[in-house]
Formats: sequence, C-alpha cells, structure tokens
Amino acid sequence: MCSAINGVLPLRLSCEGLANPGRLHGEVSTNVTGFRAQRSPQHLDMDLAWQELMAITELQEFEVPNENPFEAIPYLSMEPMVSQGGFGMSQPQPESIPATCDAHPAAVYENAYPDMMPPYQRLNPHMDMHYSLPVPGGHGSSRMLTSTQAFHPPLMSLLEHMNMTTRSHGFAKDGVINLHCTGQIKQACTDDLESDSGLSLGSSPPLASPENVVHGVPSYLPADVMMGYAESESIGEQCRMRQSLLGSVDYHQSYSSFPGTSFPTTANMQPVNQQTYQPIASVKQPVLPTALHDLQLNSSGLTRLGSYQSMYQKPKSSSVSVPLSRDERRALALKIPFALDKIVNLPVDDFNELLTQFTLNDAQLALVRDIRRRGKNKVAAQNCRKRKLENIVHLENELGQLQAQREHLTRERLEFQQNLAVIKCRLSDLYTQVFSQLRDEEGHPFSVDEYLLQLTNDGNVYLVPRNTALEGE
DNA sequence: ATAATATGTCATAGA
DNA sequence: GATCTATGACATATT
Repeated sequence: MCSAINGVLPLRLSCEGLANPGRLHGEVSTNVTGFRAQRSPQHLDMDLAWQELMAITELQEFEVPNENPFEAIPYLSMEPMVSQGGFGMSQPQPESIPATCDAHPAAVYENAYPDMMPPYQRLNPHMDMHYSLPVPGGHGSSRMLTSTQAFHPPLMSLLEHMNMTTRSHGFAKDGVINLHCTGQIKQACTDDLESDSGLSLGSSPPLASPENVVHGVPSYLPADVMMGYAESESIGEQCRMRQSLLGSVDYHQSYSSFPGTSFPTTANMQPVNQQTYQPIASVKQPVLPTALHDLQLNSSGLTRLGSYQSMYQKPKSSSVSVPLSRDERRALALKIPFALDKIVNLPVDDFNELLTQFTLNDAQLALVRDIRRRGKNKVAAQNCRKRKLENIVHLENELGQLQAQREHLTRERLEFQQNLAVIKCRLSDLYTQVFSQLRDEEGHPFSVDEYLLQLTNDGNVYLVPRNTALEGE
C-alpha cells in the first residue's frame, strides 16, 4: 500500500466538498490541485463535474480511516455496490469503468442500498421526512403501535353489540323450539340432550352432579324434591312442605345419613336480610318458560311454580319466553333459595354470607358452588374470546399499516436507486473527462481504467495507478 | 348433510 | 389452601 504513495500521480484532489454536505449542485468551491489554475470553459465544466464528484465522495462517507493513510477501509461500505457495479475507486476492479449510463441502476445497486441509506438522507434532505417513518425495531414503531391502539373503543362497542345480538338471537330461537314440547316431556328431552357429555364433573363431588337429580334419584333426596322445578313453591310453602316431609321416613333416614347435613326448616330457610336477598314469596308470578308453563297447566295440584322460577328468570324486554339454562333448572330442581346472578356475581365474602343465610344440604351447596364456578368461568371465557377478537383485529390493523409502510419504503428505495444511478453516471462521465483532460493538456496517456482513487487521512484523494495500488494491498 | 361459527364447560396454570 | 382469572381444548348448538 505504501508503494502506492510513491507512485501517486500529481493529481491531488482536495475534498472541500466534504465539508459541505448536501450541496450537490453548485456552490461548493472545489480545488483540484495539480490542474491548471486558469479557468477555461472546459475547466468550468470540469469544476462543476468535480463538485459533483465531491458530492459523491461525500455521499460515500469518505472518512479518515486510521493511521494507515491509504487504506481503502472507508470504501468498504460501498463494497457490495463496487463489486457489482464496477464503479470502484478503492478496490481493484477487473472491469473497466463504464463511460455511459446504460447500466440499469436498480438491479446494479440493489445490494448496496442498505449501506447507502444514511448518506442518502444527508444528500437529499427532503427525504428525511420519508425515512423518519417508523422503522421496525425503532422508536417509530412503538409510536405507530400507540396510534393503532386508538382503535379499541369503537371495537369494544362493536364487539359488545355483536355479543348482545347473537345472544338475544339464540334465546329467541330457543323460545320457538320450546313451543313444540310440553311439560316434563320437554324437560326430559332437554335434559337428556344436555346429558352433559362434556361435563366431566370429576372435580365435583357426586352429590353435586345435577344429572343425579334429574336422571338418577339420590336416595337422600325426597321424591318431591327430585321432581324438581315441577313443583316449585314459595319459600314459606316450601318450608311447610319440607316440614311435612320431615315425617317421611324414607327421606329423613336417607338424608340423615349425611353427617352435618341439616334439612332446612322454616326458621333457617328465611333470609336474614330480605331486602338484600329478595323475599321469594313476594315475587310476582313471572312469565314462565313454555315448558314450565305447560307443566303448570297440565299438572294437577302443582300450580305454584312462580317463586323459584322468578329468581332464575332471565330479564327480557319482550314477551318472548326465555328458557331456563341448565343450571337454572338444576337450581330450580334443588330449590336453591336465591338467584343465580347472586350466586355468580357476589363477592366471595358476600357469597359465603349468603350461604350462611340458608341451611343448604350438600347437594344444594355443591350445586351452588358449581353454578358459581361455571358462571364465573363462562364470563371469563366470554372475556377471553372478546380479547382474542380484539387482538386479531388489532394485529390485522397493524399488519395493514406495516404493509403500507413497506410499500412506501419500496417506492422510496426505488427513487433513491434511480437518483444514485444518475449520480454514478455523472461520476463516470467525470472520470472520463478528467482523464481526457490529462491526456490533452499534460500529454499523459492516462486511462481511466488504470487508476484508482484513494483517500488519505487528511481527506485528500489521490489517483493511484491500479497496478501500484494492487501491489500496495 | 356438512362446514363454519358461537357458546358453554372443564382442566389447568398462574396470580 | 381457597379463590379468581385466563386460556386451551372439547362438546354441543346454531347458522
């Protein structure tokens, strides 16, 4: 490399242009030491050309490399381009420098693009606005994400609307179906259909399994209880009924076989706080579900269905009857003395307090806890699915933005490559002019193919014979 | 009849 | 340890 210095031509290029970033077209005062001092029209052209050349060198980020004054390290960033384009100034190139601009710029400089981005920003200040766009992994990306989060409120309302729509639709459909079944037949059909193959209930005690209530009659429960919702009564009558049931030998013996279980009495079945827990006897006769209504009409002596059902009745805006859910029917069957929404929604302390208000048997207690668990999990599942949808929508939105950004960057890259190709063509022309002038005015048979530009520590550029430079490498 | 979708439920993990 | 919440997986209902 040092031998290259010895063989350096008397062409010394002062890189003043480097101190004037962005001044590509004109006012850069550039000296070409070793050239003529006079300014012929040709020289003026040459000056202009050199100004452009200096801008090119600035574009390529000529920097003082290290203590080795002629190392080509500053050019390394151009290496991909050099290797393909043949515009090398520091690396030995077997190809000759093209004198014309016939090469397709985009294809030639494709690989050089990433390294060229920062100089391009300075070269064309107008491009700053383009490249200030959020870059993946950069700060701009987070800013973009933040902007997309503004999407959420309308999405939430949309999803709420979707949930309400589908829900009400499903209930209406059930109501229509119920019209075709009557009484216990319908209920038996429904419960058979709901025989809960999906219910492992392995975590629940056997007593808790409501299917035991409907399908298999546990020995500890009275027969009338097992008839379930078919004979729901008010609390008072229920207790009176149960007082009478206490005389039932079968029930009492079987029920007393469960230690710690006390059958509800009139006293302990009454809610302590009737305002809080809504005295059931005071509830008006509700609009019964069709099956229950048929049952009420068809079952002689079983005409008081309203009280329990009223607790489990879903609020509805129209006269369309809403069928009871499975848990509601189970609760009705086991005469759970409070509303399901309380079971599900009360805080745990209030829920436990509510349980203390009543003396529930094991089956009732297990059912109540299952209802609470399932109810909470149902809400959790709904929330989970809603969040999933929101995430999907959010990601789709983000994807759209990223695709738009990518298209924008692609356009910018193409534009940059075109500009760069023009500049490199001008540089090539400039080389040709320089060597042509050297031949004409100094009689030196220089050929553009025979020399390389090399940069010194002080920012000067030297033309070094290619073979000498090769020796120095 | 069948696929797609919605919903409920269970099991499980983590807070 | 009990409770709650989130979530995957599965079953069933609905479209």
